[in-house]
Amino acid sequence: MSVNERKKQILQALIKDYVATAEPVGSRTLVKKYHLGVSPATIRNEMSDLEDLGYIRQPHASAGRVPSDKGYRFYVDNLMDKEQPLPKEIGYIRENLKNKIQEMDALFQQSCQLLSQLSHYTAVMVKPRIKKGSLERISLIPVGENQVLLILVNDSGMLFHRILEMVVPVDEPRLKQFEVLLQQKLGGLDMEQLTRNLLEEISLSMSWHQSLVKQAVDLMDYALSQCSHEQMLVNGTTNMFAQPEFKDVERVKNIMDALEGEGPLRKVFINKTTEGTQVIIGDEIPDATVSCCSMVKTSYKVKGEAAGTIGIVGPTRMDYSKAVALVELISEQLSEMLSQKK
Amino acid sequence: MSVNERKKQILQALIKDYVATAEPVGSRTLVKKYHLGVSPATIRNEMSDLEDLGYIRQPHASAGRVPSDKGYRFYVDNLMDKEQPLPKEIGYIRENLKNKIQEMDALFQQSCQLLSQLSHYTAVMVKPRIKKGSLERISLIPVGENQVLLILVNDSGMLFHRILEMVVPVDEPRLKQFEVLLQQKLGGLDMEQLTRNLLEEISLSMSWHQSLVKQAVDLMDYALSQCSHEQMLVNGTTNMFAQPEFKDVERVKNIMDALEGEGPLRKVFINKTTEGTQVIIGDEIPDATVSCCSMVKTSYKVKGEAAGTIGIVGPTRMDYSKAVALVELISEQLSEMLSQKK
DNA sequence: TGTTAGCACTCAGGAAGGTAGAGTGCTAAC
DNA sequence: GTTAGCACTCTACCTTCCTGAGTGCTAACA
Repeated sequence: MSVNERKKQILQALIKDYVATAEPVGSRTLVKKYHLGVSPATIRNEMSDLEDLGYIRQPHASAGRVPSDKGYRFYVDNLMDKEQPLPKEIGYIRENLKNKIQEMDALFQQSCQLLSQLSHYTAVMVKPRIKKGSLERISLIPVGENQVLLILVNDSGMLFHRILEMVVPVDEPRLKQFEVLLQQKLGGLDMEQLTRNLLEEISLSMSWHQSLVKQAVDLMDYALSQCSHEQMLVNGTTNMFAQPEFKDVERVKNIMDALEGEGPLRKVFINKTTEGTQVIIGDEIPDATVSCCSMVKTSYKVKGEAAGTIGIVGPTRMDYSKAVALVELISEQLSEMLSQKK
Repeated sequence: MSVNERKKQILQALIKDYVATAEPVGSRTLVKKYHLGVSPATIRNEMSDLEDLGYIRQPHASAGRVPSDKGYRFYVDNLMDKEQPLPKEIGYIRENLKNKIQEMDALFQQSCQLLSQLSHYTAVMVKPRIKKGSLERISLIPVGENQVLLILVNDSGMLFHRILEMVVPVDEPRLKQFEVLLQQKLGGLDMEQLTRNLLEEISLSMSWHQSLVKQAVDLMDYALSQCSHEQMLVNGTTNMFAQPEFKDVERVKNIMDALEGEGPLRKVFINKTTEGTQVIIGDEIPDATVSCCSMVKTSYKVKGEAAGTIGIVGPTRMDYSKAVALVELISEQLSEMLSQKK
């Protein structure tokens, strides 16, 4: 049984209707709304075939049909009209990102917020990893009595900082001396190469008290391990509640939990994105606790190179066409702004 | 009609039962479970009085009684046994905060997380405002080509930082010069006094190109306005879903919205806390969209002075005794750690 | 061979009615 | 002031019935 043109047309119409109404779609409805030029009976025959093929299913015997995950997949891969101009959105996005260009972090936050606002789904953003690229600058700044602010900057201008607590006060000249030493030895190195061994080697040449050196190395090591963690922003979680499939509190809870901490949804976003935009539908998400849930993600770039990920989480009954268009649009705009800066 | 000892006993028992079961409590249940020494009929008479007084109410004619907001208020003010030792929790908290003492920000995050974990409600934490106290140190660090990292530290070691974007590159010596100048002129001043006027005055003595000076002042001004915004952490929102009164999605949405952005719940936390722990019950929260919702908050201290707020949001049917004990416990532990540091 | 009208069948969801159980308020007796 | 007893009320739950939507099948048609 082949998926002929009419079957495609029917599947497309069915998905369009179901996305809009969230109600199972019957043969009569399809004929009436979408001018298919044949009778409901014919549609029924075709729908029966589509069901055998696994693209749609019946919630119960006397109901209409709803798309299956496989149906959405077919739609996204073969039927979806990719292009959508979104001219109003472009202006709005540019306007709202331009405000924030003074401030890197606000730019990420704003991108994420815009995406959730415009899509009415939940937006997720993985910030660029500092560990990529080489160490351009390392600074140690005394703060208060026992605290030192450590700042690492890589060659794309990404920045990592931590306030570290020293067991005993360290005077400023010494700190400066340490900073210069670190800058000399570490500057220009690939961030991934900054290991404990290297730090210990350097610390040997220090004139400080031994215990202090040891702590400094410990702290640096700790800071370096910290900066390899991805930071993630999530925005618009309450948008979930507007979706009828998430009237069930348990389901929302599962998704929200999966977005927190070490949750599985988080992992999907953090995993290296393959080139281009990815759509992950329903059970394609490798986690049993989240259901009825799809994701659209893409990577944004700094100077042409993938820096981080941005995307949305919504119900499988998602307007994929619009979702993809929006995610790509915001990713492009963000990439442009980020690349302008340098 | 006075609230005699027996009425108090009954109200206390009723609240205890309702908090545990979330079901309206009848007279027979009270007698059976709480050994009140009188018959259900007597309890009924007393309950009728309590209802007239507004402390309890009936959801419908043939149901038991539930506490009203006024009832909870009376309970919190007069009946609640304040003391709870929580020895297990103390150890757990200390252990988990100690890990994070190296890192200010992690300490706040961890406090908030511990509070939501242990209370099973939603925890909220307002970070200390840097604007309190005087400016101890100001640093300008070049980052990438056109970016400058601005760091302000106040005399309690609180830190504020922003990456600022310059329209044209600024060379390091100039930046250093500007930094020294700012440190000289501004160091030791009360943070609240740092106004645009002051900045402009200082900038007059700068040897830079005029437009660059103007931008520097703009950026500083912007940064200063930013650092007067309170930062707030929210943790454990999904704990809401476990409460039967929040089976209604709409209600959870309202609360979560009220905790975001400029939401009214946020405002309650940010408002200056009066001395000690505050319990805000149901309609005492000045916002109509959140219902069935109470808050417990207190301030934590740095060197004896109130620095920020920490607390929880939960249903009015909250275990107030435990909530207050936990909030105070964590606030104390956090205060201790923060004060140790300096 | 593909399409269609007609028809019997199925099932969810809502309305109506009936029952059990929990809990009250009232009254009269202690 | 306290209590037992009783009539009353109301919700929650179950059952039954009905309607409407939608299907699958069959036979006729082009």
